Amino acid sequence: MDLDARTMLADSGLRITAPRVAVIDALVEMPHAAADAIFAKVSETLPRTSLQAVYNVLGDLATHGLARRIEPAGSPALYELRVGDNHHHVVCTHCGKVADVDCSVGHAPCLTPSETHGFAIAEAEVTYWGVCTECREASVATVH
Amino acid sequence: MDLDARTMLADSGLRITAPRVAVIDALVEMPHAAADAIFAKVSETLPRTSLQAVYNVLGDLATHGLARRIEPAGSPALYELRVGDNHHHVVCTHCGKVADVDCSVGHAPCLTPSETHGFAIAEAEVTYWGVCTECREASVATVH
DNA sequence: CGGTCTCTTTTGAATTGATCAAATCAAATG
DNA sequence: CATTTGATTTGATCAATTCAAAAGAGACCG
Repeated sequence: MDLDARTMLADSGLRITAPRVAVIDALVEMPHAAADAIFAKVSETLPRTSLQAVYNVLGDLATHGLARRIEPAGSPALYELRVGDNHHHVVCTHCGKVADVDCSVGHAPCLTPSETHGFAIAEAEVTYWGVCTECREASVATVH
Repeated sequence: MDLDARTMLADSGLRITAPRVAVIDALVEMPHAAADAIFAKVSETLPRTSLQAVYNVLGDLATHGLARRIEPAGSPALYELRVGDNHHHVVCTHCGKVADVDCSVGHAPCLTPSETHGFAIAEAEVTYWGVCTECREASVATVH
């Protein structure tokens, strides 16, 4: 996958516009960002961009398979450019930070449920919940 | 776990009130329900109950470990009474219906990520996405 | 190179899901 | 039965997101 915004857009038949390029660039810097964080980042370089445009762009990117939208419980939707490889996420229960977790191929069978209740399963989404290094160190420092 | 509302509440040191009993009873009938669905059901038997009370009760139940809150992407929060066993869920991408999926114990290791990025993992949450029987049959009927 | 068409962005409002806060009310204890 | 503490109601507020119409700008064509 190419990370050049213009190439990505062109390859998907999307018009190359300043807001779209800026949103993609923001996602390169912030790999798991919510719409308002992206809006803030985009506003730095493109102050006339509306929040609405950011929502539009993110929706378009997701629709065209250029971005993936994840919605961890208790968090606004997050977007990432890493698509097409069924990877998962670790979310910090303290600060909400998200990191990628590769799908261990050898273990794929584990993600097939035993009893499917008649559902035709298309994919399994795994979210790991834990505490990130920074938050763990911070809480240790507080306790002692 | 006892499914008698009064016993559940008493065992958790919560006051036994009509709204609480009604919400628990609604959850027994609708094992994966959103706040407004529960509100509708509760309203049938206890019309003077406010939506706010339903939110309060659900929050209390969750806080005291009597209910579990799940938030599938694209869905409002759902509540279930089945707690304490780390089970997962299948969600229908068409109608949103949710069913339980037992955590296959023998496969537990699969849910340990290879690279944790320094996170102290506390739990893994798995959501299966697929199409339920009814929706699959409905779409087949439409196509032909 | 400029016109045209279509898509994109802006602007502004509306919606949904959920939470906050104060006043009223009711369950449990003695 | 009175008291106290906790629950519910009422009404406002918020955050995240979407909808819709008008204005604007890419991209292709002649």
